[in-house]
Amino acid sequence: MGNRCENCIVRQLNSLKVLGKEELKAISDHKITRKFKKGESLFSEGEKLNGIFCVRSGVTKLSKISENGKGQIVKIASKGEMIGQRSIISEEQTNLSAVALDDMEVCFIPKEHIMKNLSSNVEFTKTLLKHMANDLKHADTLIVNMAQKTVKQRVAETLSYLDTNFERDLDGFIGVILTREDIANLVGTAKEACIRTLTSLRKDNIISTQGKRIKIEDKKALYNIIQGI
Amino acid sequence: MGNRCENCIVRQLNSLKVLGKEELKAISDHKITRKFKKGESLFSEGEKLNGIFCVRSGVTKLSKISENGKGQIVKIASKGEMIGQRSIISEEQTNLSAVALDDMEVCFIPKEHIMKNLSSNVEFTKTLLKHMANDLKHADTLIVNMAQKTVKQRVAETLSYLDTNFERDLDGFIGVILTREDIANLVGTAKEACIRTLTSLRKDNIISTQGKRIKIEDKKALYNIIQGI
DNA sequence: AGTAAAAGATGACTTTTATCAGGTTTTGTC
DNA sequence: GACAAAACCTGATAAAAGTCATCTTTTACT
Repeated sequence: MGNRCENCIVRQLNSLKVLGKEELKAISDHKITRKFKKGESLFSEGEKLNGIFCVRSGVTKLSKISENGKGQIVKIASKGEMIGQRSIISEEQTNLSAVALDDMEVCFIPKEHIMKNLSSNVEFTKTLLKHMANDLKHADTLIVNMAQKTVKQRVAETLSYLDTNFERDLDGFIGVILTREDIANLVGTAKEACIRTLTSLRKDNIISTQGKRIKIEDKKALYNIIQGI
Repeated sequence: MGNRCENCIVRQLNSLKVLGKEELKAISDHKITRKFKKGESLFSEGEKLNGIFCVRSGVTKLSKISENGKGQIVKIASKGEMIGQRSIISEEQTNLSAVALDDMEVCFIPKEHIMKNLSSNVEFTKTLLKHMANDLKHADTLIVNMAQKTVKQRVAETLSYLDTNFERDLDGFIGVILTREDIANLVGTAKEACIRTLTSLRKDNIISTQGKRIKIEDKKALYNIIQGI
C-alpha cells in the first residue's frame, strides 16, 4: 500500500475534483510524515503553525485551557481529518492544543502549498469554506448544549457522538478509548460527575463498560435522555 | 446620502478590493431594502433563506431554541453585519432565528449573486473564508466559557463584549438595549440569576443601571471578575 | 510477576444555579 | 395621565454540580 497522504487531504476536502494532478504531485512531493507517541503533543495553544496536519492513523484531542485552568476538549480528530486549517487561514497562532491519544501517524502539508491553492483554486477554497461553515454550525449547537443542558444530557450526547463518529471495535464498544477525565473535559464537567453519570447509565442498562471501553446497549433510551425525557 | 447597501457588504467582507465595479453594480441593481419593526422576525430556525441580509440600521438577535425549550442567543448583529451567510454557503436551511430588537432597516442580497461570486471570485471566497475562520475561533472560545465559567464570570464577559462591540450612547451606557431576559439568554442562564448578578455588580459599583440601560463603571474590576479573580 | 503510578469509583459536604412565588417598577397605549 | 402589560426584582427552597477525601482497580513499566 502506497503513501496515501495525498488521498487523505483530498478526501477530507470532501470533493473529488478539487486538486489537479500537478497540485496533487506538488503536495505529494513536499509532504512530511511524522509519528507521535501516545500522550505526545502535536502542538500547543499559542504556537504558530507552518502547515496543516492530516491524521493518517491514531486519534488526537483538540483542547483549549480556560482562564480557570481547566481543559476543554473541543474536538476529537481521527483518520482522514485535517487539523490546524483554521489558524493557517486566519494567519495567526493556533487557539487549540493537540495531544495524541494513541500512537499516531500524521502527514504534514506545508503552509505554502495551502496558501498557493487558496489563491489560485476557487474550488479548493470553496470546499474549505463549506467545511468551515459546517464546523461553525456544529459549534453553534455545542454552545446551546453547553449552556442549557444538564451534565447527564451532555454525557449522553457525547457518547452518542463518539459512537456514531468513530468505528466500533470488534466487540461493539466505542472505537475511541478515552479516560473518564477526557470524557469529562469533552462534556465540560468534573471527572467525578462524569463517572457518576456513567455509573447511573450502566445501572439503567443503557450502556455497559469494560475498563475504559464503553458500549451503548440501548440507543433509544440514550436518545430520550439527550432530549431530556 | 445615497443608498449604502453595496458599501455595507463590502465593508463587512472586510476587504477593500473584493468586488469589482461590475459585481458592485450587479448587487446594487438587485438589492431589496426591507424594514422590520421591533419584535418582528426576520427569519426562523429551519427556514430556507434565499439570500443574505445585511443590517443597515437597528439591532437583531440571532438565537437557537434548545430541545429543553429555552432560547440561547448566539450573536447580536448590528449595522454593517451580514446574517444568513452560513446557511447560504452550506446550502441548507438556517439553524438560527433572527428577531429585531429595534426597528430595523435591512438590505437583502439574493443568493444567486453570492453564489456567482463564490464560483468566480477567489478573493471574495477567500475573504468569506477568513471571516468564517474568525467566527469559528470565537465560537470555540464561547464553548469553553459556557462549559467552565460561572454565571458571574459569563455575565461580566457578556457586558464587556457588548460594551466594546457596540457604540455607547451619549451618557456612556452600552449602546444596545436588551431586556434582562435577553442578557440571560446570551449568558445562558435563568433570568433571575442574571438579575441577581447585575444587582451584585451594581452594589459593588462595577456597573450602574438606569432602566434597561447599563454602564460599566469599573473596567478593571469587571476584567478581574471575568478572569475569576 | 511485582510494584508504583494512574485512573476509576464512591461518600460527604458545599457551592452554585434553577425554580417558584410574590411583590414592585417601568413601559406602552388609548 | 390612567391602565394594563411587560419587565424587573427579591426571597425561599430545591436541584444540580463542584469539591474534597479516601479507597479500589487498572495500567504501565522494569
